[in-house]
Amino acid sequence: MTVPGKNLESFTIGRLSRETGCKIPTIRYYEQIGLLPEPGRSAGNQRVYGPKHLSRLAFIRHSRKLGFSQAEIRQLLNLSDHPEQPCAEVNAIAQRHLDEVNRRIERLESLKGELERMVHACQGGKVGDCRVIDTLADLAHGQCLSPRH
Amino acid sequence: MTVPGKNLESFTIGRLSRETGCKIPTIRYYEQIGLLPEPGRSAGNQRVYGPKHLSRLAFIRHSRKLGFSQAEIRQLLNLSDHPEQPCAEVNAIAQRHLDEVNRRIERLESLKGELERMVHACQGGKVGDCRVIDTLADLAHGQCLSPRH
DNA sequence: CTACTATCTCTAGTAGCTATAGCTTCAAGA
DNA sequence: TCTTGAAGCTATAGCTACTAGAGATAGTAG
Repeated sequence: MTVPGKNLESFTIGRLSRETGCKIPTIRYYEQIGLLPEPGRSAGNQRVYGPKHLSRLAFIRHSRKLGFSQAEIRQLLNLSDHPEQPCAEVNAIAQRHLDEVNRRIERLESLKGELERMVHACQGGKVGDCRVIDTLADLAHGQCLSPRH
Repeated sequence: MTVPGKNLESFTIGRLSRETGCKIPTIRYYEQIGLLPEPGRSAGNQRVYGPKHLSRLAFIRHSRKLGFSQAEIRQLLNLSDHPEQPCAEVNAIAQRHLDEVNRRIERLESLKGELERMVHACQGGKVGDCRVIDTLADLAHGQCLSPRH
């Protein structure tokens, strides 16, 4: 039997923050946008969390660290709430994300190339002769990539 | 002699947009944040641009495509306005940016690794057994990288 | 009971734009 | 000259994913 009226595993937002490494305002923000369910409240109106909140927040944080967007995380959370369904969709989201990461890497590699050419071309004289400034000023040089990195 | 009262090379925001590939609201936005100087106005209050605006906007666009931030671009524009000064600072900005790009590539590569492991571990059953969901739910698995990509 | 810390709500700010509403101006054709 | 349609104007709000601050209240240790 557990102590009546008191949840064995319940804690404040501060402890949730410490355990997940997620800042307090961010936790409240996740609640606000509906990623985290609203927790119970103490008599004095303070949030009271349980283990389910902890694991859900952990899921969210890990997903964010892997670069999934809020929208993707919403889908993934939805799917993880329905363990009976086939996981093809989960995999599709992850695969799409992986593809996107690969595209970003490609873009950054080509960016890196252009930046290196630019930096190496500069001989360290006056700004007036600087190849970096020259290259940047060159509109026609614009077969470089889209602004998304 | 040029025609008095009429600039030989002056054009509207629409043409500036077409020539630089920069959208009209973006041009106005650059003006608002002080990256582009305020142009003259026609009798009917429409913006009138000249070649200097064109080259400055080209500079900005190219820099953005290379991933420089507004703050960096501001510095670069400042420097390019003073061609007598040594270009060490220009080079330093570019080099710092290149370093940052390299760091981003590293982070993305390691992200890619984790995503690939995750995707490959999934055998395509039910969500309940899905390794992708499992991996995401695992907080302790959190030696992965910072949320910045 | 008094400090002190933790938490509360609400608002506004960040970067780098993009979109919308409702208006005015300009250029070309009839 | 009139009309029509495209292009331009301002102002405001929205996007992502948070972060920071003000000012008030709650909880806790001594």
